[in-house]
Amino acid sequence: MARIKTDINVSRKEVIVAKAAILFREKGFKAASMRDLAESVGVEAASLYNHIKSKTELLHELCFGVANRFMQKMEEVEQEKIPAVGKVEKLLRFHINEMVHHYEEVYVSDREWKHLSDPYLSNFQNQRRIYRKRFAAIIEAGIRAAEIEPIDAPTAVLIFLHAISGIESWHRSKQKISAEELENNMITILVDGLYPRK
Amino acid sequence: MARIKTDINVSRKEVIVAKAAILFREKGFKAASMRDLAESVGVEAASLYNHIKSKTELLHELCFGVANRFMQKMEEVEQEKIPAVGKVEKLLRFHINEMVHHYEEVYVSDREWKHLSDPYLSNFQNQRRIYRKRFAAIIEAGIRAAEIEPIDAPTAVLIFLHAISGIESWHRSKQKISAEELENNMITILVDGLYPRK
DNA sequence: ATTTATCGCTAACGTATGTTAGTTTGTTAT
DNA sequence: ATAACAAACTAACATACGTTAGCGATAAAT
Repeated sequence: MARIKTDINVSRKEVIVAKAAILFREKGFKAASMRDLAESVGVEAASLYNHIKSKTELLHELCFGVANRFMQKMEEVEQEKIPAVGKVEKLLRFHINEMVHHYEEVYVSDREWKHLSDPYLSNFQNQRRIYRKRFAAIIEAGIRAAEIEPIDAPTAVLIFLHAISGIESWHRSKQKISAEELENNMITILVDGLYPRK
Repeated sequence: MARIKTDINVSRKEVIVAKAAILFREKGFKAASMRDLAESVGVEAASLYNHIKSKTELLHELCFGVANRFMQKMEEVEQEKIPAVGKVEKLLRFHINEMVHHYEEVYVSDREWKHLSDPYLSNFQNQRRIYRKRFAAIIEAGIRAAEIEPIDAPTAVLIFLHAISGIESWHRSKQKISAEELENNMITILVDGLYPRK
């Protein structure tokens, strides 16, 4: 009988969640079936329910896993005593790294959260809104301190976050530049526009 | 008996496609059912098939409608005799305007094209790849002419296109700045990073 | 007014999906 | 060796979906 292989300290549920991330990214949450997932795990569909409560639970797990990591980083960066541009750069580098190294989860969390259902949905949307507000606050502080060109902070945040989600295309592209090159290029393009001109 | 209302010069099919765009954006292609669509059109699900061949045809219609508009604009801009930065700015403004004024279609085309099936899928992916190549070529020409800071052009394109798709968040946000403000803010942030420093 | 084509309706089919129930197999602890 | 538990299996259910067939109603053309 086929058993889900687990390394030590990795629960079977975690294996399933990880495979779900890959599948949800490939096909989208709705289009990915539990039978697909079962196959990719190497087991029958019904067997999955020995480890998880529902398909939606997998999405919760993924979305809030990612959201929590980002919130924690925000907390950390806010408390550093460095100029605003430095904080922005740290956050951006974190985003880029997450997108490069935890591609599947971050991507799914970003594009499929709509399929969460209340109360998780509202909860997630809230966290997202708050995160962006705090990001914008950092930029606004930088503007007040004349470290940053006067721009509309919410618009800047929106640009940054979505620009980074473009790393999806990088993952798919054939002739990839290296991850470090990518990171530095992105930082150059995004951050250099922030400094005051002249 | 309920009839689909049409203004003059607007076919019933076009009405359906337009409603489909709204629905596909809200729920995603897979999650939006033909019965949902029928309701939003004010008719029974089966009746839709007097005007369309399949659900997927609606997606074709939307994706290639958008893709063609972008390709045409690219053609137009390429042939202008202006500096590269000007071309980039024109393309970006076009993108922004499309995203602001034809939100639903552009959004759906951008996020749901994965659900196209061959040969449409490959076709669409090709067009997309080519579009980006040509965009990158404009930037590279600008770099060679020393009009643009030396950056990785494909990365820049990727950032631009995804940054603009962030207008989605603007549409959803409560306290919107005006469309013109948004456009100018985005151009400032994105284009000003392009000019050579010092 | 009568014909013709267009459009919408009801009913239904076949398939795919998430999930449950009940059972069997394999692993772990006594 | 055996009891107890975990994890897999088979079978099935209820539902939702895209789509087709066939018929009635409405509008357009003669």
